Amino acid sequence: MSRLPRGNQSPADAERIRKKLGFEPALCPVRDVLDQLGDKWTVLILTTLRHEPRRFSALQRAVPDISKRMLTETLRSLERDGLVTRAVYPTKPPSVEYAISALGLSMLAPIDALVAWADANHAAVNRARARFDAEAAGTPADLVA
Amino acid sequence: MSRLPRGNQSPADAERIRKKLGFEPALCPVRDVLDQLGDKWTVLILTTLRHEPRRFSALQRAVPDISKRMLTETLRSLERDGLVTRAVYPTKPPSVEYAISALGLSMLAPIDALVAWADANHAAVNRARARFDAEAAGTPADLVA
DNA sequence: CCGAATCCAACAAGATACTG
DNA sequence: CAGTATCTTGTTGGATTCGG
Repeated sequence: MSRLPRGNQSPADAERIRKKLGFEPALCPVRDVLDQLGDKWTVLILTTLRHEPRRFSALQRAVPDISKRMLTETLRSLERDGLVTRAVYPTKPPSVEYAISALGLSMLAPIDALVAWADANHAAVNRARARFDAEAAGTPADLVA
Repeated sequence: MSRLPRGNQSPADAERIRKKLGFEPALCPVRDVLDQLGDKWTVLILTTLRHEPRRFSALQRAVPDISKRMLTETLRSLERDGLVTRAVYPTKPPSVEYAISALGLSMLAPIDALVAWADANHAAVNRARARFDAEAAGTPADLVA
């Protein structure tokens, strides 16, 4: 994602804030990993690799709606971060196997918690959305319940 | 985010997959909440509201580098999903107070787990990245260690 | 003080076609 | 099989300006 945004503050403000926090907010390592999760495919790939390694095309079949381009890109990013390992077997038609690393496996624990929350609460979220949208549309407060 | 991507499969493939899974993959509710976390500011706002409600400008001061536009937009989205509540006090200069809801609070638990993981492992991720980048640049395998 | 509205640059990501 | 390369689009989000 974007690097070094400054919001709508003056450079002087930014300087003061940097002094106070001890680091540039935009470079926060926590934001960094959170960004990865927003990458739309990382979680899906990681969970797919949880139990067994997979070849490139096996992954593509497993994920349904990913394009070859995004699959390659996501895998590269995961490999770069040490969450996934890549092994090339120079067989006749060459095959490449991707596997989750120990680090990736450890990341799956908190991810699972999040997925569990999503699974348990998406109905509540959808209800809240329906209420909000109805009110915005003009429905005073009834007809929704 | 985008709705209804189809990857690089034929419509027939998509149809077959939909039948097999029982739902359109792109509409998966879990993907939906994961997308929210990728929104770059949602987690930050949510954690800022964890202990006490805040006014709009207090939030802007608390987050450092968010723009007014993104703060408004993120808060609207969180309110819509029922994670945050919005209360308007029609005082002389009107003040608006944002507070985290019970649902939002419950979501903070898995988020905390993820943040803890990030905090504990970002050093390892950075090492992996350095190794990967060095190898890609041409450094055979040494000089990194 | 709390936004809404508009404009615009940067980027993410899909479609398509080609390679070893 | 496992990618690359190129093109194009939609979305994100900062800057700026205006309003109640």
